[in-house]
Amino acid sequence: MLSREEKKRQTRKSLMDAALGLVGNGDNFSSISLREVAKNAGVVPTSFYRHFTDMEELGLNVVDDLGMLLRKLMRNTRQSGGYAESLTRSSIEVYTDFVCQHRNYFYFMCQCRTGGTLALRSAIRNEFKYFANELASDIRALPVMTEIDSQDLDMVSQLLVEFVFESTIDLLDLVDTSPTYQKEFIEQMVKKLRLIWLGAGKWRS
Amino acid sequence: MLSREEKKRQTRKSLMDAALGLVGNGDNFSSISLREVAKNAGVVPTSFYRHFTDMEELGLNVVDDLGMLLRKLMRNTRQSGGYAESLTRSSIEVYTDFVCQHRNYFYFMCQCRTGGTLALRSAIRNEFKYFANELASDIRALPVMTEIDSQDLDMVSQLLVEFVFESTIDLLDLVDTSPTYQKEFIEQMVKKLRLIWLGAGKWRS
DNA sequence: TGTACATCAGTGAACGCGCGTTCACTGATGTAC
DNA sequence: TGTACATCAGTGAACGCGCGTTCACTGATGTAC
Repeated sequence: MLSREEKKRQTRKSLMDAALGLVGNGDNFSSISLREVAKNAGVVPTSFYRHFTDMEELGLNVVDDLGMLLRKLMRNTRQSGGYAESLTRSSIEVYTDFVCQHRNYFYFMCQCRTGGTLALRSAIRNEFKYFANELASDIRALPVMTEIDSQDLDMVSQLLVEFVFESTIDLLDLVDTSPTYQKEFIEQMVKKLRLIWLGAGKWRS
Repeated sequence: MLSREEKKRQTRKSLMDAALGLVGNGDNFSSISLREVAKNAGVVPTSFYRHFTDMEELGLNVVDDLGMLLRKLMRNTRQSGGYAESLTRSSIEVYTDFVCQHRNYFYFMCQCRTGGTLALRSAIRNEFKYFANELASDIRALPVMTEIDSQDLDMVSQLLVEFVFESTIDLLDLVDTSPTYQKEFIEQMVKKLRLIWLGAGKWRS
């Protein structure tokens, strides 16, 4: 027998998964109804309020969960070593695999980054900031980055994070509509990242 | 007395403006109702159907209109001359000014790029493609770009366009919430673009 | 260990409301002769 | 130029539906003694 607390945790997860499922199905998060989410989670609409005050709060929790998970994943990848060249490729491969395996999450993130409430947009911006900070501290030690000051290192990290995220929606649409071009698209991403690295290597603060 | 055709054109514009106004007010395009749009345009809901079959079609028309306008603006700016260095700065200044003066349009574009229907996302992707192509043909002649082949020139142009667009939502939110930091943010954009240019200058195909 | 009570996740009925879409209409503008 | 008719942008009533939120409730789990 599950404890009351454990059962609650499960229902909460069902609600979040139901919302993400609807997003993955083509709905926009901002036009999903609480009732539909509850229905897909196998629970009565009023139950929703035992877990979240409204859909925005649910969304903020999704951002938190995914942000945590993703930061851990990317840190591990980067810290498994390698130089800029191979680091770029392995990071992108790990990232794109993760995106494809969590399509619903990333459709949600892409939507909310630009189309969520102000609170949601801010939450995602914050995740980006954490993300870029961790990236900056991981690449600081690389040989290419010795000529660059701390502020400009942050700038480079931000640029890398922004670029990767901007590409995510196109990646997702490609995966849905033409998997054949997906590999090619990823190669283009790697190329663009290399160009940024090249610029960073030549940058003098 | 206005002709029937002219009056229809005006109502059509009212409907598009009403939708954009709601987006600029914080609503998400995908959750705006046809009735609300009609009301704000000063017209009865059923009139909407004289102009568009649904909200998606209205959206596609907004994308077209803005795309056309913006491409013309940026081409003119680039063709008014200058080298890479000053071109970057003037382009960004013209772009950010334009964004600030058409906030509603750009909130709409940012939202739909990631959160519109598949048709809307594709339409915006196409605008990006046109935009990047025009940029490529404008920068081809620059001295920094002599060592780069046509395919990689396209790649650089795409990267520039993607980066600028990705920054737009942050710019808009800054304008709304803290205009003081706006100038600083734009400086950061210029810096990041310069870094990309630097990378492009060193790139060997 | 057994009992009596408290907690609280989930229920189900009910509410008023705005939604998209249909339909037959009106009356000003446009056209043919 | 004047008349008779066609067009068609905009109207207004009506429809059934799903929405968010309220409320009093149930009954299994948890706790105190």
